[in-house]
Amino acid sequence: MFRYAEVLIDVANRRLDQSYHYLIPENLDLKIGMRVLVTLQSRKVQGLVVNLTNDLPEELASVNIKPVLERVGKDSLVPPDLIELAHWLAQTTICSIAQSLHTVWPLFKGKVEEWVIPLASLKDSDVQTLQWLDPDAFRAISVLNRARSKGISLNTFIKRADISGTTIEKLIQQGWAKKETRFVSLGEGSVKKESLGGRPLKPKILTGRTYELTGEQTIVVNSVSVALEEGSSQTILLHGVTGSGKTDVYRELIAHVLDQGGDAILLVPEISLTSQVAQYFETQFGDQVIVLHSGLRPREKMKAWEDILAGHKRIVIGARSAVFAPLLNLRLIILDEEHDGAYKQDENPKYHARDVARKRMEQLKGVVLLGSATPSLEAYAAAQSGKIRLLTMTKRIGESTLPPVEIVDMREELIQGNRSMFSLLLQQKLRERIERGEQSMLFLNRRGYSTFVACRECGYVVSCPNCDITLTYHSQGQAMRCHYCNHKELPPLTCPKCASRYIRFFGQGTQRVEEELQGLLPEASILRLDFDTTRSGDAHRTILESFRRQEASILVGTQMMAKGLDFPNVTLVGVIAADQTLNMPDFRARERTFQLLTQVAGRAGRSTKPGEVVIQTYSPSDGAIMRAAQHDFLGFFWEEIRYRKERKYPPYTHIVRVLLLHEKEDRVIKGANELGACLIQGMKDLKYGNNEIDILGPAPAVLTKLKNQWRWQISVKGRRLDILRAFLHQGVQHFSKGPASSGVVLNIEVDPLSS
DNA sequence: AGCACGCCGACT
DNA sequence: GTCGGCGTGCTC
Repeated sequence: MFRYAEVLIDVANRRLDQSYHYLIPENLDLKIGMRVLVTLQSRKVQGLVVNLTNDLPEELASVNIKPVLERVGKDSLVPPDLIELAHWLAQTTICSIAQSLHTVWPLFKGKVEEWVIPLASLKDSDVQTLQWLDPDAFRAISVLNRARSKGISLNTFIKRADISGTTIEKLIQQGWAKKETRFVSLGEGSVKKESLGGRPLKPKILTGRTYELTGEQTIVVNSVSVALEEGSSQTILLHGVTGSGKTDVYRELIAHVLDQGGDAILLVPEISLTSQVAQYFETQFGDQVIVLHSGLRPREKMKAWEDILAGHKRIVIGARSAVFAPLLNLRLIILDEEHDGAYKQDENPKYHARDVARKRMEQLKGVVLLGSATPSLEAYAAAQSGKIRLLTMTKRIGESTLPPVEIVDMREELIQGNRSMFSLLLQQKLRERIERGEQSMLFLNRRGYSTFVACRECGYVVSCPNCDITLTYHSQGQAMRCHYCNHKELPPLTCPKCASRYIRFFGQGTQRVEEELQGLLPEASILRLDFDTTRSGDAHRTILESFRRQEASILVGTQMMAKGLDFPNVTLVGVIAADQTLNMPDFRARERTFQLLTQVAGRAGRSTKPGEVVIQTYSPSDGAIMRAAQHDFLGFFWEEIRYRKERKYPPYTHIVRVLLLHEKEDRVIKGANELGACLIQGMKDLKYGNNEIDILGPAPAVLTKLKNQWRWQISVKGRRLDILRAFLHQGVQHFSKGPASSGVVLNIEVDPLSS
């Protein structure tokens, strides 16, 4: 029996990120990993027991140590490796331990609530005799009486009886009821104890079909299998061209892991991809497969977690957050489309699923397999330098080959007098497909109808009142919308600035592509796949299924169309404007363009019919576009990596970005300048002076104003992440003590994907 | 984060 | 005279 419990506090503040000591009451048998309710100053908060001791550290000798109040939640214990993972996550992403715990262990959930408990129990007939009370008190007592001895939460009480807080105080004074603070645990106690830690399932692999692997696939499967059997932690990059059969490799490896008594996670970049992937794997492995992602309802998520903890599920398929799945004997984590930016969470903790996967497999001595046709520069450079292993698959399965790609120079089209958004070549090829009864996909990385609405007379551009961004016109609803805060307004009839009537819509979005295409090819049936058409429930799936059934000949869409789709009858893929991603103000713009073009092109000619790709661009000689057209990943990699090295960008350096936020522009600017000064001072203090740290900024963020907050940023760049973190930490501390910091919110991100 | 303590303005 | 504004400081 231990005297003290060390507890992590569920308060999202990094200044409270330490364990606090509490006395263990005699009747409480605490274990590491349990959730408890403790007192923090005058309030009650949730905590997690992370250690048990008999002695106090010296510095706490004069502190009044309070007792643990009670245990909360009857769910299973948080295993030590996941507690360690939570610490690691908080440290590497610079977030509070509380936020990190909620991410790593979603069952760590609940809130402190005020409850009202009736003291007198009355029969309904007794209540009727109280009609003479004032109406509020009468309603209150009726409701309270119905709640019986278990009581009612203060908020529900107020709502249900339609009373005010003072009425409740009166009731309490008169001895009708008492107040109590309770901790309400969400997802309480439905994991059956006896099933915990059990292994009821024998590995079951549905056989019935045997698969023939290609030579390349066999080599990959064998190499990874050997790595799995070695029992040492490893990361392997699988570079396989689109259509080379990576899914078959995943299936074989998962079967292998299951055979050895292990469990596996397969991650895909987006929630919308999980169901079709899961469907396939369910045909192979039956009900041992479970889908896990942030889009599940809380109930479903809890159930999924409980099934996994009980050992009923052995294969988790999901998006980013599924990397935390608490499989009992996790041996393999696969990240499909490893390069995809969706693997990075854009809210706290801003983790990258790839990093979490590597950390987990380091802890559990398992294998991380990164699969992609266009690996991230980070991953491929790591493979080149021998830090991780590289396996390649260069051939498409079966008869199909990579489609020939034609680049169309849109400047030439304009000179030829073609002012439409479709080049003559693309128009002609689209017509051919329709005649032959084949399908086409058209890709444009911007939704909406037009990108901006402007006055031709004075150049005024309509922008969002809350964000520093132009509004996009949507033909549905005929309104302009902000793609960041969803602000909506009608386009002006006359210019608000010069009153001219020459308001015009410029730029192009998927809606406009759809509309103009319909004008050009009246006989074609067109489907559109973007955020706007897939917003409601099942729309994403229904659109894709309809296209698969060949109910439409052309599918127009944004990048959600680029991922993992396999339509045998698609023989033409058109990219309307490759420049759109290329010209983003970001050092990763070229990498993203290459990846996107390759992925999009990979949608063509995936079965027996040969495919073709047309890329329209105003920069036809750009390396990223040309290499993508030639299916030349290596050429692109060596070109791009040289540029990154010269300019000291990742993967040669790490970047930590500080975003400063405030309602008032001058306050942010002042803050940003002050933080900049603190950092420069830190450099001069020489402790970090010789470590090649660059300070970038202060500068307005790419979106200077978002949701009514002004945003400035400072980034620091350097080879060693630990030194960068320490350097920044010191600078921020210094800054926080000064007056310019008050009210300014800091948002720190390690290795941001966009700068 | 959230809550107590503390020190100065406009009210019964 | 007091009620209450939110700056500052602490949490086992």
